[in-house]
Amino acid sequence: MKNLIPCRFHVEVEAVLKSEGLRATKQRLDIWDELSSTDKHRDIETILRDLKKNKINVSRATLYRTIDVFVKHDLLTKITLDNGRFLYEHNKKTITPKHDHILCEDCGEIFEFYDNTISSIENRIAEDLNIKLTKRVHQLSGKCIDGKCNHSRN
Amino acid sequence: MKNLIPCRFHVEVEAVLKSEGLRATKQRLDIWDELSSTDKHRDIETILRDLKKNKINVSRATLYRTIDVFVKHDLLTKITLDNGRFLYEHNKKTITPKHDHILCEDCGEIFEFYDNTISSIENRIAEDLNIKLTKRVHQLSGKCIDGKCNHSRN
DNA sequence: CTGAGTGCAAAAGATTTGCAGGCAC
DNA sequence: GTGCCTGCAAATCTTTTGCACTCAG
Repeated sequence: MKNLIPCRFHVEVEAVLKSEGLRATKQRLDIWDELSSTDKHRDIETILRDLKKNKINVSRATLYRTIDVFVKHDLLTKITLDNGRFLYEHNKKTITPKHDHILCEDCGEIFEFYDNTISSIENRIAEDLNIKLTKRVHQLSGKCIDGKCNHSRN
Repeated sequence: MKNLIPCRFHVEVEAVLKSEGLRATKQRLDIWDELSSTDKHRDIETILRDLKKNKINVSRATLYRTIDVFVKHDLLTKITLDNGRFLYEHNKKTITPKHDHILCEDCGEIFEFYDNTISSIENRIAEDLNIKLTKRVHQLSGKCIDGKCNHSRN
């Protein structure tokens, strides 16, 4: 019976998909449920593992294709790490709409930051070149000072 | 006879390699010549193509390994694009020592920028988290306003 | 001479794609 | 019913690695 009641994530994403002329398949809804169930930043492999853990079976190909769809329609943000790998995070309203990331290399924790001044400097730089910004990447990473990492509270 | 006279790039990189206890092999010197011959930002494939064009034969494996060495010893900067691919640029003194990039999606031109204010904001953010920055990525890209791109002067 | 470095080919990863079948609408 | 979407397996693309050979020091 439970399965007949669309959860609120389903309703949300269904609306977006439909408005884009895309089909609200079981796989897309399931994947969205998984993606939006946490604010963690995950790679494809981890998302697939988490899906399996919750007994949701989608093929790797479908996951790649679905994630592309979500990114394209702005339901998901793709984060490029400096090793060339990608992480994804959902764009639900609980999340700061626009932010950058700073990674602690000691504990792996990813923090989010946003700074208005940086944005306006970026805009000025782009404007000087007659460019209208469409994409931006801004990520920091580093190690804890004194080697003492108190980020994850274990 | 020409080959017996080391060019100035050779001398430069030889010194660095030796000081790091690494061997100054023909391949490394040749690759460095190619890398330092232009201020363009190139990917591995392009560098390999350019090497072949100049009749320098090194294996793809050696190119990857050599580039790693140069990056590790700060002769080369590795730039991560938001599609996860990498570009490389040499760190000769003709180049602004530390800078970020903004890409014009219309003409493919990559411009460099540096802003002190951004740096200090980054440092403040890191400090607040007890983090000492070791890596940073900051890249912008966009399209020309009005669709009129005058960057490359063709 | 000796082992760091190279070339080759095979392996490893990550992502994409062709195609036959399934299901959303 | 129609064709968009999925699953599978194969293909692709980039990068790494094992090993025998080479050459810089």
